[in-house]
Amino acid sequence: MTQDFDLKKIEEHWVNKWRDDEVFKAKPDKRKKFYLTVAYPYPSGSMHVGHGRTYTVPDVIARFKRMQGYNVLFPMAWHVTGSPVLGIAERIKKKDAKALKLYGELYKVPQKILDTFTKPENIVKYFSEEYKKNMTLMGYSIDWDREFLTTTPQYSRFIEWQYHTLHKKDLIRKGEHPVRYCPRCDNPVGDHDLLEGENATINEFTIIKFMCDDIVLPAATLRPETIFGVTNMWLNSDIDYVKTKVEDETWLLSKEAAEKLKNAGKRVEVIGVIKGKEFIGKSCTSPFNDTVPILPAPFVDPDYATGVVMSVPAHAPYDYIALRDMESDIKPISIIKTSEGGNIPAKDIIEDLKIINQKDKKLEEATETLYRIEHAKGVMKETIKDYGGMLVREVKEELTQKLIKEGKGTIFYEFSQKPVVCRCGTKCFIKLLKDQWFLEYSNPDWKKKAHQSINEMNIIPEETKQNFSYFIDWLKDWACTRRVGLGTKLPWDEDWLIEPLSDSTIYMSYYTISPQLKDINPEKLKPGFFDYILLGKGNIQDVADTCKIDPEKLQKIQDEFRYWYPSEWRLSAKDLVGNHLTFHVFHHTAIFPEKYWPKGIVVFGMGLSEGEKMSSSKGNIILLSDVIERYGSDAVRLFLMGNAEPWQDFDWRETLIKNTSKKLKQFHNQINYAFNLENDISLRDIDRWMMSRIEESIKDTVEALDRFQTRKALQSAFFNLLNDLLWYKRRCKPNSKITKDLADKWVRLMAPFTPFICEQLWSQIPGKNSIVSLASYPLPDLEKINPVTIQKEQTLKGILRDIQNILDVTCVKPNKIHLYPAPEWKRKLFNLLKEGKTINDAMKDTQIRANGKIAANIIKKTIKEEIPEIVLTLDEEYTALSNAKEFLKKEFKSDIIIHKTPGYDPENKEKNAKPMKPGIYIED
RNA sequence: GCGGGGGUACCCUAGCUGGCCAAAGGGGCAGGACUUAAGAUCCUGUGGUGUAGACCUUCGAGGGUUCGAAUCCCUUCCCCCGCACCA
Repeated sequence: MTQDFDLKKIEEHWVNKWRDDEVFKAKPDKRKKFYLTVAYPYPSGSMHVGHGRTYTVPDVIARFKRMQGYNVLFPMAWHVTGSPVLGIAERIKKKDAKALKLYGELYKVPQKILDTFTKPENIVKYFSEEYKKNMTLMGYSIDWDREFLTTTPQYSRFIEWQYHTLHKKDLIRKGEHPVRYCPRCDNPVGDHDLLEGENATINEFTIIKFMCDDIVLPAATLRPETIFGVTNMWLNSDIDYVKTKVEDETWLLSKEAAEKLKNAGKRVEVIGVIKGKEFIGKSCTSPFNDTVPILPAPFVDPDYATGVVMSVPAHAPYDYIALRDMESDIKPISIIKTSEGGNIPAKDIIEDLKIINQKDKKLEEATETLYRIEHAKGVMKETIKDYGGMLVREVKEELTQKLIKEGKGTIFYEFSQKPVVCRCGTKCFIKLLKDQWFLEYSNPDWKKKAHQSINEMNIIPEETKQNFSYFIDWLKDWACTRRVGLGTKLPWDEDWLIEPLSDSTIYMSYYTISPQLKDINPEKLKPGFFDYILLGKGNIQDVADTCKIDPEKLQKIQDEFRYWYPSEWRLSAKDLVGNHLTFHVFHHTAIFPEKYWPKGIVVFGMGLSEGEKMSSSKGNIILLSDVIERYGSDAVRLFLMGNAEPWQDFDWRETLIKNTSKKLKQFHNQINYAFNLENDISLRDIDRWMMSRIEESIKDTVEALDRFQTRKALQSAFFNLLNDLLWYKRRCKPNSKITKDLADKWVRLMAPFTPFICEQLWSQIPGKNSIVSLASYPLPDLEKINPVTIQKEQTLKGILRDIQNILDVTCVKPNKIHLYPAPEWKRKLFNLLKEGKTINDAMKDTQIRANGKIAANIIKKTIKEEIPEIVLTLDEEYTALSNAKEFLKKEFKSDIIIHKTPGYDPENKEKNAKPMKPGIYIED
């Protein structure tokens, strides 16, 4: 056994060894299988410690299960479909300073390679290699034979098959859909493509058509139900409006609005300019035949919705105060009641907030609050025709539908915040994409199956189940195609690409067959192939004929799928619960029979750095490659697994990780010590205690790992055992039989967490010729857990604390320490109390009755729950103390006198004694 | 707003099917042992008081249930995450 501790060399050696011996290759065999997958990375940047955690957790579990004798499949692939890299390439091409800084400095891409990043393919290629390198360095036990890119032709065939299947089941339909759109890039833009306005959402306004002679005044509102309380119309008298032909009608619109309507896909033609002024004093008629005057309103923003606003002073604070400021005699018409009371809600809230005039900033708050209350709790007043008594929420929905149906209204999309600016610097607008394909997640039958799947599934942490349930109900139809990006073409409509979240729903099944497909010409992978392999449909010979694939090979592929599927666990970060993971459930229920539905999901927390969220904009990203270099993979793994449970957010702290390195070295030293020790001590109580603790730790570790509790597992597998060993060494001259047993088990116990150092240590234990990654994981030997021994040791620790406490308070230097273990009757009393016996019951015992007064006192002070499981007998406690006499002597540098029967006791300390808490008298 | 998760000592966190909880573990800090010294390692302490192993006050705030609450109930304040067509 060598003492060297060259982590770099050790890690390099074992990475090579594992690879050369093909240790992690997963092939079907007679063993029970265990399949876990984790979301494949989108390699558009360098791997940071957050990713490190995400992929270390499944590796620890994979290693644990493998050592338990399971045939483990842990695969990895690269998600390269989508559009973000296109944007990145574009920015690099334009020498965008931010992008260059991010990739050059933060992600440390060498300049030479950075220069090639003008092509998106080069970006994903570089970073997927980067990821793979780091994953290998981290010691992940991945079967790399199954690796693929989502642009791999065979994979595309698989996606096509999936979409064919869904299409056939009528779960995909055509529709239209509003998106943020950049006119210059000619593309929809996502959050990360934005320079400004990331938080802007798309609001759905209802346009209500008021008629003024033959011109439509399209009033845009978020609250169509207030149409019944409209008292007047607002037009900005200071601006020019445009007379516009919209489809077959003539509308009055602000210039901006006309443009937006055109973008939204309406046929729009401007035919003239009209000043707002010209309409002032006229009146117009609502779809419900109410005629109201048109009033001037300089506050109407032409760039907000249509520039035409209906006024509902009873429910809109802006309208109320505008009318008041102009001293109009128009009376508000209240149409909604809430429990809050008040007749004119807008007036009430204005008075509550002490709003003085239209300029007041608090108006916004007032509007929002009132909107919220009325939307949540409002009911239409009984006097309203057709809608009286209905909830505002419902009326809104129904009324809009009705107006649209009757041609008296339409929908208008507007950003909730402005401006919204694309990374290229261009102002975005909302475009209505037509002919878009949707996955019909709104389908009630589909939702039902998804719910069923979730209900039957193991989900960690358990609370997330509710989350899933919520998302399943909340999910509407999902636009599953894009015009641009990398990806698979929609097979029946090749102008569209399948969107990246939609092509990643059942790919876990692809891993099971991926290596087999590598040498098959993708042309041959017709839908019938996947039907046969994954669904067992069709006749093998027919499939072999149409696809021109050897039937034997087909059978082998199908067997392999059937061996591995379904996955025991799917792991992913919590921000994907609402989309990816839920899609994953949806698609499995649609495509596969129930026996192939996923069996479990684990949801991860996020990564922080020194207490702050890691983000490229903050620049506080900790690269995995950097910390591997600095501390070594084992230390990084140990830290990531021990800092928090997987579903909690973890915090990367430099001071803590430094300490982890120390701990690792300590582990190394202790193991060395433990199995190099040689002596011939026969088994003592203290050895049995150490043995018990080893087995307890194993038990706790296995239980925790079965629940993905890596932190808890490490608590027992590492910290508890370490502390116990230290205590053992302090307490006695360790028994080498025990320490060797400990070393042997401890190394295996820790192997899933810190595989490199464990391999190294394992290889140095005489007689171990296999590698620890394939050794058996310790099973707890419950027989060896001896509760009495544990209780004895706990008693001793208690005494140690008590003596220390007394010494601290009294500041005496002990010369003699007397210990008085409690007499047998007190133990009897404890046992009776533990059984729930009353005072009367206890007093039936003659011994106890003889000490009635003290006994009653003890009964009063002692609560059943405080009594430990095991109450030592006087003999047991006396032996324990006697055995520890030399130890106590050494600890306190004092004589120790143990009184089994009453003897020298000048301060009558004996009476204080309780079972496992002897009386103590200290002489100086 | 809706949905989910949280607020525990100097810091991070465990506990939260009520009583062995002044509250595990880790970090930091302080003291001690070892050492020529430093480092490493080990031990002790780390809410307050106390010349005897105790007592008092604490688990965001307020109230309640109970013989007893960090744990259960109500109210309230604060923090984090998601709310979409994007990975």
